[in-house]
Amino acid sequence: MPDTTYSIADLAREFGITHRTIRFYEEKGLISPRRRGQQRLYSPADRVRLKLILRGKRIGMTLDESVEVIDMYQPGSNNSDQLHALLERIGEKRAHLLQKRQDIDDMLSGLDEVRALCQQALEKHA
Amino acid sequence: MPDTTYSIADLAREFGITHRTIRFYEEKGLISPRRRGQQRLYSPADRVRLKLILRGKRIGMTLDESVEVIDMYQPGSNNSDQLHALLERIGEKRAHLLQKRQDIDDMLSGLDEVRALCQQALEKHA
DNA sequence: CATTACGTTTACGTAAACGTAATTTGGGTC
DNA sequence: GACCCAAATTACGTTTACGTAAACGTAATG
Repeated sequence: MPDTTYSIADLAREFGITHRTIRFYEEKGLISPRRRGQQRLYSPADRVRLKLILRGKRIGMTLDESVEVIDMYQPGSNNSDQLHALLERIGEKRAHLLQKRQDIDDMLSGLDEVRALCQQALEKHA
Repeated sequence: MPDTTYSIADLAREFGITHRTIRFYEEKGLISPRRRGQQRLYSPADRVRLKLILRGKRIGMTLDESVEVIDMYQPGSNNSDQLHALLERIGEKRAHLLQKRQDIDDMLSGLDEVRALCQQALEKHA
């Protein structure tokens, strides 16, 4: 199965988003599908980009922020200075992500406490 | 030190946000500080609410979503049906949070891979 | 060949979350 | 009493991320 392509409907269905959303991402330059005439043809690589964008969104990143992270995945330079700069930015992202994970864990503990209280109250009432 | 209160400037400074933001949250009903004449006086409880709202924001929740979670922390009902409903909603929130944490972990692994590649490239070049 | 399904462009609209003046008010201070 | 500072109110503006028609093209289908 070489040269797999997806229609806009395929991706919209798979990720639970609208056509409009996908076209909007293209308008912003986040995705650049090929064309067959007017129609958009999405490659597996396009699909992955979309998936990564949506992943970023779920954890509260802006679209631009997601792109920034995605772009880190293709070093695209052997220059020592560039590599150091990249390592720097990776470090910052890492810190932010660890903060977010901490926030999530805190919120989860809070919810677990409430859950325990609820269950106690229910047992006592039973 | 009883009856600690905070001015709007205190909270803005502590959390790195503007006065406008805090007033906006009040306008939306997220916080309801006492007043001394015109001035707002924030209680420790108000401060905690604000802190929780900002925590929610960091992990990509809307303000309304954050409030929804915060409101879960005060059961405020012994009714069995209400408790079951609450447990239900807690379960959903938990699932979403676990998804987010997974997203974060995935992104972290990706960044770590890139980081390793960068360091290899630097060593080889050295 | 008319219909249906799927896709396209164009363009104005909208909700969320504040930003940014402009002006005003209420104590302290010299 | 003039001055200043922090806080308040009012109100229009802005960015992000799409929603929502309207109007049209293309291709398969009955």
